[in-house]
Amino acid sequence: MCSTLGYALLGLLARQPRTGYELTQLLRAPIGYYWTASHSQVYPELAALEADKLVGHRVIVGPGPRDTKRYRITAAGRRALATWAARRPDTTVNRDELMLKVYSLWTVDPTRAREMIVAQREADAATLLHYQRMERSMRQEHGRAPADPTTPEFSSYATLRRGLSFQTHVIAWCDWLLDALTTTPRV
Amino acid sequence: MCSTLGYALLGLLARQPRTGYELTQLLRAPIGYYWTASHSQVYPELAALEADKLVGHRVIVGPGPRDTKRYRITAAGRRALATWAARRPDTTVNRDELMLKVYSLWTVDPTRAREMIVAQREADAATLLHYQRMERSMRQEHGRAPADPTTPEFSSYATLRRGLSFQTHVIAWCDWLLDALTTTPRV
DNA sequence: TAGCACATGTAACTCGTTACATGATTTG
DNA sequence: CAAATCATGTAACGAGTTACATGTGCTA
Repeated sequence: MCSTLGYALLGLLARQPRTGYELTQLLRAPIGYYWTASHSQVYPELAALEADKLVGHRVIVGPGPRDTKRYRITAAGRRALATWAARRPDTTVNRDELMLKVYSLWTVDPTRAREMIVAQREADAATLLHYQRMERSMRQEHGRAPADPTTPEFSSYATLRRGLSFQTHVIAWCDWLLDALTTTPRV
Repeated sequence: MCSTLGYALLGLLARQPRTGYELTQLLRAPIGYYWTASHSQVYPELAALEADKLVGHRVIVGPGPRDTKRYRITAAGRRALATWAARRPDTTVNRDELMLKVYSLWTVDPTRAREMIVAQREADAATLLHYQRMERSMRQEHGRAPADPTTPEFSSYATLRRGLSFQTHVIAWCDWLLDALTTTPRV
């Protein structure tokens, strides 16, 4: 019915009405952890969603320099979102540039390869720390982990759990690789 | 110096000379697990690599219906590849449609949501099984796991380990989510 | 007074996919 | 003899990024 970006925007608008500017920011974080878009893509997509009657907008003559459009999801938009969310994505195309580099890492001097992987591990550790802080603040707000799967909080928590698991395993893999690069059998 | 696809092709050609057709097939598997391209992208990219003197080709007048071009990496190509492989990718853009769907899974009836995640889990389990078979056959060929990081076999093994770890954790996350969707507090 | 946050839009370009186009050899 | 495999290329289109364009109000 609409593009993936369209569903990303509907997913945000299902939680609360937003302006194009706000949506653009949310597409950096937290949505940006698994889907990104720049504002030059957001504004045309909102127009397309509106043409399909999946969202509507009201002009807010706020204090800003220009009029702001506050978008709101329609009943049809909500139905389209739920239908899309309930259908498993067809085999995702994995694009992992790091793996592509590792596939050719044998052409690199092991010492330099180690440096690269160490830097990668550090970046992943920083991301993990960030996710852990997010989890702590989420638990503090709620007292415990969100458990009702019909609330937006539960969905957010589920994606966060995935991020935590992902970063943890990537770091473990980096450690294995670093070990293999260090205890190399070259004499 | 060239596009990511260019480095993917150089990575394959660094292991052995190939025709455009063969490269296209390898971009489905095993490279396709983390980078894909169709033949309509491969042939122009090979021409671009040749214009940059990173690869060269010889025409093989084989038994086929038309002449085959066998591409071979040049010394400059090998240097470009090693330089690229040793540099950590700048923060990868993660596009994970499943996570985008989970972010809006709260709008879906938990029973249907469960069905979706069960199907996803099954697909991931099948992929894991496939990776496990690949690992077994790799160990059989070598007697043990490849340990010399200056061999293509080691690089291949490292990416395989990543795939195994990734699938294992994704399945565990699916199980956690399925449990949360089942023991829902709605009375 | 310089720069940033707010706020929206268009244009040019790259990357990637699907469809169009051709045609011989092998296999069921 | 029909279909798959081998083998290479172009065209049209969609998705996504960077750069271009405009302009106010607040803060350091």
